[in-house]
Amino acid sequence: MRGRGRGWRWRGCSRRTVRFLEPTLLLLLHHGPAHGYTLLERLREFGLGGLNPSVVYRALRDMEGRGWISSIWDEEQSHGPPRRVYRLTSLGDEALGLWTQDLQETRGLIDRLVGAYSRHMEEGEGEYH
Amino acid sequence: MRGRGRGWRWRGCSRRTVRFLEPTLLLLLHHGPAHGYTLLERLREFGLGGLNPSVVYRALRDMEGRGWISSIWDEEQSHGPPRRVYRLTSLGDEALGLWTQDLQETRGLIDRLVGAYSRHMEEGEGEYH
DNA sequence: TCGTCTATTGACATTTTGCACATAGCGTGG
DNA sequence: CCACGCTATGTGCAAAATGTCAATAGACGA
Repeated sequence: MRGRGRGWRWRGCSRRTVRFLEPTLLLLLHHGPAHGYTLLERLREFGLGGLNPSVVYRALRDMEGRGWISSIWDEEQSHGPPRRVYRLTSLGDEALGLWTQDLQETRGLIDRLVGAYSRHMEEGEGEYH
Repeated sequence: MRGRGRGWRWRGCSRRTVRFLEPTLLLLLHHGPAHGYTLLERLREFGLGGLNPSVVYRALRDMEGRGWISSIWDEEQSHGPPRRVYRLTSLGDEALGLWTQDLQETRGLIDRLVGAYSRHMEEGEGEYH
């Protein structure tokens, strides 16, 4: 048991956050091409704020490795170092579709769990002591 | 990038499975005390079949370490080796409540994602190429 | 006694994640 | 010109989570 037993909320941000990182990035890019840093900020709209930048950049590179997105260096100079522009590929579009299905299945599972829980509560079940 | 780039569905069973393992176990125990092996089988009702037993037993031990559940060796002899009986503690009951809230938040996030996606599709957005 | 089924556990390899820090261009105040 | 701070991206490593394989062990039947 290596540190697994302590606390019920993990270090850093919640695990939920990382789990939804990739589909959310795909969704944001489905809207149109964007810079990594911009994506980083727009993640907050979906409650994925407070993520360490490296985590996001890593996810972007991984997704590029899978061919879901492509990137080029931006021609325009911002007031900073060169930036990458990420763009969804058709493969990524497909992946987003599959992710959406997967998310819906997940939602179904949650519904079953929460549903069973409230049923227990109503019926006064759950005699654990 | 150590094997991270290959395939979009991971090895073994889906990651979703493991993430819902603990709340589901708590829920099953909320119904009443049970043996590990029994829990293992009842997990299938919630779509968590095909899990390696070690994973489940490990989760049980971890949860016991957190004080969410307690276990004793069963007096009754089944036709097999001694079995443990797991029982929800009041702390575990509390944890289940918090887990439920967490799941509902997760559900909300999924709704936002899926909602945004279908809106994009309807409006013919998503020009990626 | 051998094989098989029920149960639980241990050890180890692999993968994922968090965090601290490295690099790098540009603007600004002194 | 130089130190500093801001915007952006990337690297490396330690720690944690997860997957897999195999060990143990009792009961039972052939």
